[in-house]
Amino acid sequence: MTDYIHALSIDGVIFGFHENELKVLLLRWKGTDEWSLPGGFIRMQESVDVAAQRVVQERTGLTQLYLRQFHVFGDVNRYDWTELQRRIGFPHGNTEGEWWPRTVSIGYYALVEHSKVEPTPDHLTEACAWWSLDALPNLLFDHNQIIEVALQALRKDLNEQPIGHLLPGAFSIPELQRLHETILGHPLDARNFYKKIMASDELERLPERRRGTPHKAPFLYRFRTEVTV
Amino acid sequence: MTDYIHALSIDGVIFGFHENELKVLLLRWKGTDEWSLPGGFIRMQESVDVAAQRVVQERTGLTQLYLRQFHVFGDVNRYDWTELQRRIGFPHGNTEGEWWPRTVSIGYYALVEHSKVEPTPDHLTEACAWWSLDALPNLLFDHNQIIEVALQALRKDLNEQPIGHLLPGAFSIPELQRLHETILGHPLDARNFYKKIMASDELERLPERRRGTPHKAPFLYRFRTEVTV
DNA sequence: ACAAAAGTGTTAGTGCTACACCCATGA
DNA sequence: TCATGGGTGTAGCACTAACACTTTTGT
Repeated sequence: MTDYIHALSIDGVIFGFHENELKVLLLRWKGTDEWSLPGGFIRMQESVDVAAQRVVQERTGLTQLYLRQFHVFGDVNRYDWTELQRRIGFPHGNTEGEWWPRTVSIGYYALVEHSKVEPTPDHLTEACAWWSLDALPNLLFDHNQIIEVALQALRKDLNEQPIGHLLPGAFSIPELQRLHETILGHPLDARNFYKKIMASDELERLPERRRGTPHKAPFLYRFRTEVTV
Repeated sequence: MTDYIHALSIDGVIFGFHENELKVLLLRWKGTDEWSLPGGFIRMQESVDVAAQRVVQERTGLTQLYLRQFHVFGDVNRYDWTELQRRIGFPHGNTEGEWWPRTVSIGYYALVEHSKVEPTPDHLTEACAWWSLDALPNLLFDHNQIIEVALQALRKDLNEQPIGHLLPGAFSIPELQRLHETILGHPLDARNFYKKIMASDELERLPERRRGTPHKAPFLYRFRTEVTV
């Protein structure tokens, strides 16, 4: 721990999209039923952005990431230490070097392709799983609030550009529409959505259509622009 | 220094508006001609937002502040240590406790009323003064870049709501327009500006007009909403 | 044939842009 | 009276929102 920056951590809100639901990747702490966001500390010789990539990479197995710094959570009393100790037994400011009396956290959100993720717990946790945003448990620390702020940031970004990083490389327009509807939390008009997406000139139609649905086969598209870090 | 969070600092971009120019408040380091942004560290029992308020308060004397966290600067090599040592003689990672081998900085910008500021240097500096954004010197650290990012964030925020915190309590519409033009960096149409501002319903016209100008006396306005922290 | 989803155009409204003239005031 | 800036309306354009029918496909 001595080669990490003390009192400063990363919290990663990893968004996925599956079965028309927006999900986040959570960790269950060893020997408990308590869940939290993935997170980590920053190495002394590591940029904060790189640390965030590492955190998300280690939990998902993914290397190419769409990752955005969205807020710093710096209140003195971000959460109740007594409650935390009761829930996961972590003493306040213990000397093991893993824990600190007060931590400032930099929030990053990642958009990942749900099916490509291999959820992997870290050394403090024993399960890593997707949770629907609509049915989150009461998380450790202030992580419910962090997710809320991340979602607001994601919605704001969505208004500036269509976002497809949560979908597989090839997707239909209605699938993209359902993703946007789920993020924004309200339905969109299919014709208007189609026009707006096409006007953005970010998509290109692929030669094949999606087969195997019991209905009309939709065209498939992909984003012209590639994944950013 | 031991009761401060190590390796994490605040950098404050304090914007003012004077003589139709956007200014930032800078500090000159003792015994040098080198300038930097005001900044500071976070106390162990102090929220990050409060630390940012303190930093800005100490340099300006103002208590009611419009303050926005806009970005975290977390690269390992944010600036050249050799150059820094040459310019202000600060050794890399000295033991005085004032300096650290690597610092992550949280950027805040403040909008203040130029005339109310009493520029005050801190214990490392011997001058505190306004500099026009158009004629900044080569600043210490990565502070030129931080100002650039702050300006971008300010411009973005300006598109969401009219901002008047840089002006005195009572101002004319043309004065507000010149402020917006200066921030955005391009001229605005007076009629369109007037309509948009009025449509926002944020301003109320005061009973008096501005007197003493050699021309038509403009109406004075103020914002309905009050200063936020 | 039927059920379900895909694909697509038109119209109205709203907000942004461009543009010009008269008014008030101090010098 | 003149020079300077203040104050204001209208018309086109672009983007957004509302709305329904035909096509395709598997069952």
